[in-house]
Amino acid sequence: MIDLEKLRTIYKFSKNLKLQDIQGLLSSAKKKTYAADEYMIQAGEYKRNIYLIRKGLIRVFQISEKGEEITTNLRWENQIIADINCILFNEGSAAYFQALEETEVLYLDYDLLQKIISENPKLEANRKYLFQKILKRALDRIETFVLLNPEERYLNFVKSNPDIVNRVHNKYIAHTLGITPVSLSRIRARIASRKK
Amino acid sequence: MIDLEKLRTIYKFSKNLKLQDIQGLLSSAKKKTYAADEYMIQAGEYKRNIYLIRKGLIRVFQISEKGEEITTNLRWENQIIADINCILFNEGSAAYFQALEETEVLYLDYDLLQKIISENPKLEANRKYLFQKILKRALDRIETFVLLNPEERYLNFVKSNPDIVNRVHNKYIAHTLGITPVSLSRIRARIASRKK
DNA sequence: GTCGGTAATTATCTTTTGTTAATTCAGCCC
DNA sequence: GGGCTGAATTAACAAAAGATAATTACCGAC
Repeated sequence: MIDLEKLRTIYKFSKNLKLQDIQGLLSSAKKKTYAADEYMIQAGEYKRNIYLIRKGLIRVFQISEKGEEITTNLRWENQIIADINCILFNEGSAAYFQALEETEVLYLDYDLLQKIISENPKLEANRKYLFQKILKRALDRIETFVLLNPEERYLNFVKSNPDIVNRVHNKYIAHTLGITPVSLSRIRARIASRKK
Repeated sequence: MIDLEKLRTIYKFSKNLKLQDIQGLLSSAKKKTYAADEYMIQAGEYKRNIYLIRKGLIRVFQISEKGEEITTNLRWENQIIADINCILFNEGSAAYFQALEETEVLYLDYDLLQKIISENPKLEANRKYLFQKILKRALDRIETFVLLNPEERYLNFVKSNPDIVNRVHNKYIAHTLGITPVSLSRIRARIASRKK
């Protein structure tokens, strides 16, 4: 029997695919749920999975030289998350991946995924499409660092992700913007005082 | 007769390819040379080419709201350069691509390239490989903005690209690091004074 | 509802950056 | 070589950010 939840999730992440195309994915994808605060991947681990987030929110962080947790990324529902270091370069994870809320994912081993994709050209087109989206997002993020100052980056973040701002602690958002939580707090105060 | 220059260049950008694999590329790739200060792409233009830089250096910049040229990228020999906006999203270029030195490139129309690749699985593997390298570089650059302060970013840049530092104006480097030229000058002075 | 722990804000101070302008430096053309 | 042009440095000041600590706000457990 077909797992409808899996089917729906895979459809969400695909484009122009028919049921017959995703049979292979459907049978190989596994479901998993992380409790709040639970770790998906720990630094040093070797998890070559691609995760499709169905629900919830993951933060990616590294430990700085001073022993501080620096959040580098936040990902949530309808986004893909994976440890690029591990998948593309066979290295242990450089970061921790932690669920901040109860988080449901569908995941696939990368190598198995590659094998399934290689057997179906329509999946190949889809892989390309997803890869392009990922690259585009990365390039856009680089531009925010080059072209915008901290306040503008925050406003840009709020505008692009209005639903996320109230879902995660500001200190996590601050670090992804390349600033300290204290500084973000001041920026917010500045913006608020300007509005009235 | 085979153009040996083209052949060498394509080999440099490939991995595990044999002569027979790159015949298609060889016949479609075009050579072009830009004089110093000449533009490869102007904002608004629509150039769907992939450029392989054989020699020289290109800077990518945008015009800020204040009318200032902000350099977002520098690329040089043995690197690929392309206008992602245009290629992946059919939009006009958001940036200017300017040669800072006499620059020789090999270029291919993206759609033609796709067609050639689709006819040879070994090229497909190569495309994947290049795409991964491009993504990796983008992700690494994001990390420098999140994890490093301006001074550390500059030191990291010098360490990673020692040969480039003396080849382009500091003001261009400064902007790619997300800081002003004046600030970079101070950072350099600080580093120098610390050394003695 | 109280307690305890953590996040967020605020305060204070230091350091750094942005901005603007003046000065020095370097390359290039004639 | 002298002069021109733009880059780099330096200066001076204002604004912002980092660091640290104190205070306040919030939330979950009991």
